Amino acid sequence: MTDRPVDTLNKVYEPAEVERKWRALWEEQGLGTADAKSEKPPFTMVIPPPNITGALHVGHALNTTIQDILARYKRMKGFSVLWLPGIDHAGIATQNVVERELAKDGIDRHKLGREGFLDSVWKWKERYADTILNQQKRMGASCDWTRLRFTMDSGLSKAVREVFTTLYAEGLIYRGNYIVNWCPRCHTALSDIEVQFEETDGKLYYMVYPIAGSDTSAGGIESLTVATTRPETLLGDTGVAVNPDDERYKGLIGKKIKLPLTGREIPIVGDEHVSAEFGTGVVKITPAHDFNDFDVAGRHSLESINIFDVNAVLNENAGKYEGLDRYVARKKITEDLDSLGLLEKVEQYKTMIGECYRCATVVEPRLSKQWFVKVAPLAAPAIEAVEDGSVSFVPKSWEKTYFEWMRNIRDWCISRQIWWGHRIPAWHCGECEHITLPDGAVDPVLCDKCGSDKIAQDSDVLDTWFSSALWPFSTLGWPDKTDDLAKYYPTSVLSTSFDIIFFWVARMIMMGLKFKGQVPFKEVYIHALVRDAEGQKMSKSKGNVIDPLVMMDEYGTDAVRFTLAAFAAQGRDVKLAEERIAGYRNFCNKLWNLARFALMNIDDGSEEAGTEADGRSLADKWILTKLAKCRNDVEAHIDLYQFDGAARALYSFVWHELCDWYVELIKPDLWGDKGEERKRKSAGVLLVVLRDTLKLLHPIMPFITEEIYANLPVKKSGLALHEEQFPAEMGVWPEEEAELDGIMKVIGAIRNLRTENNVKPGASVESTCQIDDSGARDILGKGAEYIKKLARVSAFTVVPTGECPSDSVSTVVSGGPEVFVSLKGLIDIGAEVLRIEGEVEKANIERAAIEGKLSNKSFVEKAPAEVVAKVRARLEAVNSKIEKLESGRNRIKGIDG
RNA sequence: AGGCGCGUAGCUCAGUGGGAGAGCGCUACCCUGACACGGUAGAGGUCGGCGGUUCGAAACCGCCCGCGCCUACCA
Repeated sequence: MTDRPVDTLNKVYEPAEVERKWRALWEEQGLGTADAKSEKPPFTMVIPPPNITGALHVGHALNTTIQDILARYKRMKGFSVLWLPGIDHAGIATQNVVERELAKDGIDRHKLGREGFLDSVWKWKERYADTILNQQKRMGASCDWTRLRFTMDSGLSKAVREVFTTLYAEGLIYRGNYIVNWCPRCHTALSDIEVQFEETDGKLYYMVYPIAGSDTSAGGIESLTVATTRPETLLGDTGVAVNPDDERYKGLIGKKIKLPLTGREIPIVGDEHVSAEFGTGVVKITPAHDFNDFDVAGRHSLESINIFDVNAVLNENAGKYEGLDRYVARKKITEDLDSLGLLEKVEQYKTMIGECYRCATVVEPRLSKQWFVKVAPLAAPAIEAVEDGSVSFVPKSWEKTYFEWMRNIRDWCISRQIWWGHRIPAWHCGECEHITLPDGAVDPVLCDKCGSDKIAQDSDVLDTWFSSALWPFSTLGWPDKTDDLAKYYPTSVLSTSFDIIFFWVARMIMMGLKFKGQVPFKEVYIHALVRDAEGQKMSKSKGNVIDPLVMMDEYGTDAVRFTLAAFAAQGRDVKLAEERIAGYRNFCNKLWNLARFALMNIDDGSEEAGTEADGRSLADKWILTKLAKCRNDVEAHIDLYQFDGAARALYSFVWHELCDWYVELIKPDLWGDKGEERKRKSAGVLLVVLRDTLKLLHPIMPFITEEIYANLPVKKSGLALHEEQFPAEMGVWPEEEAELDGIMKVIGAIRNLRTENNVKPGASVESTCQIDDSGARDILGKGAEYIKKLARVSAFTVVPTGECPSDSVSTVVSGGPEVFVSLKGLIDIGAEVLRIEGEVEKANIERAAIEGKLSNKSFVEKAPAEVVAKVRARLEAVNSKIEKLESGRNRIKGIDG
């Protein structure tokens, strides 16, 4: 026998060193490296690229775990797996971070200039972008790190330019003067979905707008009262609107308002958009600073007056209010109106206020020249792809959310007034204003139209999500025709969080269909929601925000991964409890000690002994059956993305079947009590079961399983466990399984009688089972050794129902034997009578329920015959149980008296 | 305002038409030759409420209550 590492395995599993070792080995062995020339069928995932500013939070940890489970599982299932990692340049977020860094040294980006600032950002990126990648590696992520991509890579930038120029040529990208969401702090436009709405306590101001001209011409009405939440925008009003059917104001349409504080005259128009029921039924129209008003103005050819500068400070169009911040102006203007007697009243009002999703500054709707993608023509096929099942969401309910958004989609504002990002590949002519686009990689130098060389590239950059939308194919080399693209596109599944279905998932589907003619992924797995560590969603007041890195230090990565998998039930929030991580740390330790135990009892011949079909014991067949079931459970659950189910199946198999029962059952075998052959066989089955269990566990807990597997004397097909195949379906022995399940119930019954009667754990007792069914007696006979060992029984007999053994306490296994334990004068009669009566009470409750069912004629008639038969059998069992319990009680009372 | 989801043991959560489950915590006893990050045996729930469908509902349907999230241009 060769040296076994038994003695070197610690009593307690210590993850830190093991994890370090295997991370290095995986890297060395190129575990994640995909081979586009492989004959195996492809399985592809692209990682949702985290921001370069990011640090691993629980959400990342969950998604990394899920994807790594899939990657490892599919590799073991014989797929050529590509799991492509990467990071996202995160335009606004990164620019903000670097600006803040520079500000610490008193540097403003404008001082550095565009080039200089971008240099700083790139330096920052080189320094910090690895942070989150290393954290993902720390989790054991088996990505193909040789294919790491960054959204600002030259290849991906090429893809961006290709897509932009194509869409522009087709008229699907256009530039125009429209109202957009503007962040006065980031100084850039935002798309609609980059604005988050918060319910805020605001006020509704009722302002009096005098009508221009004589009283009579206005039919006696001298003024209109408008209700607004934003009085300061009065300065930009260019009209007042009423509902054309509103009898009160109908006659005023076409008249003019003399706008207070400005003296400007603005028209009264009729527009369906105005509801007669709300407020006063009169709406002020500020086309440059309100989305609705912009639309109304379009319908009535009202002019637009922009009253804010980029900081949302009033500009020269605001007259004497110029230079005031919007909120200061609000106060001042209401005061001024009040002093003129034109502020009718102010009401408390709850309103939804839009905030920048990057910095939470209240956004300012603002008229400006921006680039847009015309989305509707791209959305139509993307909707269809989900309708016809080319792409399916898991859980399916998210498809509804997707449709809802896609069917009401508005054009996508893609230009950002920042510096960090893909600069818009469009050149403006200083002479004729024509826009020239590049042909290929070379920047244009002359205007397409007038030939002028006075052309300059647009100063804006593209929305970060524009490049993210191309991620599934740009990362594979598109627009070039590459082997990777041929082999691995479309990808198999995208695992992500619901909150970026609009930002990302929908746009990838649109772009994938448009430029590859194929969906970018066949399935979208929307994982359970983990509340953000930074907080607005997770309850930081409770202090239950958990840092996965700290947890990995404390409990080991496998424990964290297993916990996340076990929590990953579909369609529910994840609230991580640290105690549960500790619980799964214990599970790792249990597995570790199971391995130690096995290693103490096996030798080089064990694997062969465990594989031989002959001479297996009842316990062997039982555990092999449970293993086969566990294997099927794991497979079925992972295939359906039910990681919690897979984790549960493994946990209960390893702990409650393998450790609690099988190991205990075979100990006498391993001690040699039943001869060498029996010892050899049991050790063999133990090894084989452990070996396969490690394979089943590996996708979820890669580190500990590799470590144990490396120590097992089994035939290996490669360098390590991750190269093994996922176990194939296995044979089962349902009869033996049921037999041992029955024997285990008897063991439980004896143990219960012992405990309840305060028998010392070390003491042996005598026990008898009575049952009339001879088949059942045979089975119990076969289990005698097990019963003796696990219930500490010295003499065990099985007989037909008959006279009760003297000085015994008893209980009944439902549908099974009456179990007696002899106590020889040690019975605490009072306590035992109470215990039995408790059991009888429970049984009576059950009997009442069953009898209720059977006395219901409809049940007997309408329920399936097998259900009725089953219930009848249960009644019989419970009746006999009660009868036996009662006679047991009487007998004990008899001992007393 | 619509949409979605949740409400099951003290806590965190599975279960989804025919005998209420797991982990942690709790109680009692045990350092039994893999493991005290352990073992054995227990206690603990009218499955949010009310109606309906059904022979039968924790599960399916409706309404209500409570909580959460997403979407929305009523100023």
